[in-house]
Amino acid sequence: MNIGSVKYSDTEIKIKDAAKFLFLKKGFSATKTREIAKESNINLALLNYYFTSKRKLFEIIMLETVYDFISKMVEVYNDEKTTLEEKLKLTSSKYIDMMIAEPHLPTFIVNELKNNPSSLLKILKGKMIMESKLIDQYNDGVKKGIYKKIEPIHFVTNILSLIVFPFISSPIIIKMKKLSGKEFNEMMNERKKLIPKWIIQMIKK
Amino acid sequence: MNIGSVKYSDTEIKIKDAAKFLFLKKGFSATKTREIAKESNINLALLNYYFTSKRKLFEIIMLETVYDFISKMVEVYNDEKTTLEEKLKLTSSKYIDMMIAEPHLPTFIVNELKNNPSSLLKILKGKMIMESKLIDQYNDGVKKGIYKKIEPIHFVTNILSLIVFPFISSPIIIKMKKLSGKEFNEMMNERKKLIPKWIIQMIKK
DNA sequence: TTTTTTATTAATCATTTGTTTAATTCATAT
DNA sequence: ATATGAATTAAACAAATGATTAATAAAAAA
Repeated sequence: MNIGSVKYSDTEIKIKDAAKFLFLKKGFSATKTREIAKESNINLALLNYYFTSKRKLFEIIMLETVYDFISKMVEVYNDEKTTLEEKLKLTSSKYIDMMIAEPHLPTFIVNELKNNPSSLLKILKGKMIMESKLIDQYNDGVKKGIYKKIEPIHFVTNILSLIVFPFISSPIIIKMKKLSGKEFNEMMNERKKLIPKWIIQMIKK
Repeated sequence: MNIGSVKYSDTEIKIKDAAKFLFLKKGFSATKTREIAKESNINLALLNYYFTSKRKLFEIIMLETVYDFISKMVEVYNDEKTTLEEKLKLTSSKYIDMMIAEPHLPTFIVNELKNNPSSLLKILKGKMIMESKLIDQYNDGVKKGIYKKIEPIHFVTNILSLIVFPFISSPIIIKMKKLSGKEFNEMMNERKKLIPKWIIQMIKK
């Protein structure tokens, strides 16, 4: 959660929680400092007292949020004990749960990374995903003739696409199929099992 | 382009073009009326003179943009003359070209639909995609035992995911693989051929 | 040409918004 | 109990921002 284990007081946590809630839902510009103050039941001046500025507060929250999001992937992808197929299942399952709990998360992340891609540098060391155990396992499969050879970046992109995009485009899916929010979540839960199968079919010879 | 063939004067077009450019890049809240005026070389007051308010101007642009985006899909999906496989190729190709030309498009659309999903109702009749020729063709394939039976909504979602998500997450992909903008576009061009193959593999028995 | 309508401009208004100040309360240490 | 520093508050500030006004210029109609 905290990058570098910073200790926050109760008031700071209240502010951060409210700010995260609003930033995720509405983005940076549409979120007003007075809203954050109201949502967290603190005096407006405390925001600047503790966090200097709206922008600084936003950056802290964005960094933590993106870090959480990426870490989850890196952990699974680098697990020495699991097979490629298990990694796919774990990733689908973890991320879908995460996004059912926080539906605004993926949109927030892609938005703010587009506005501020350099903040990724602090987190995404580059190596961690493209040189992960998962990629090793995929390359092994190619050598053994089990898997088709495609660029690993396509492989990774496809996994993320099938997992994340449905949440980003939920209003479209909900309208197309006339779903309720609950039915949408059920559909996403179905995908936990389906996505690993689809990915395997895509790469299997 | 224009829904309902509204005629716009030169000045109106200048304002709309500048506004679209900025709204796509920065979203509604982060775009300021004075910026739009400057970008389009018009007097600030003309914005309200022609479009009443920033919100109204935004809504016109959003509607047109979303309409363009959806129409392209609906057209291809309902073409009586093409096979399922051809439809996949055409969709990939058209959308990837579209998004290479306007990289901010998909993020803009998913964002603003999340904030204002009801505006979709005016455009997405619901039927047009889920009851398209493409879905008929898929269902036929299932009957004939060529394709696996999965919920058509998953089928449609997967197509859109593989095509659109890479553009939405371009900063992540670019960082992971240390790509230039040009190399990213090349990667996307590769996907025009790959995505239809992947989709077929996903559904083929 | 003259009149009338339309288009454009600079200036201004009224809020909103991020931030700061100065005063006050609270907690802790002496 | 008193002094000191931290936490909290109400009020205010300055800049930004969406929108309007009133005057002028340009175009169209008479």
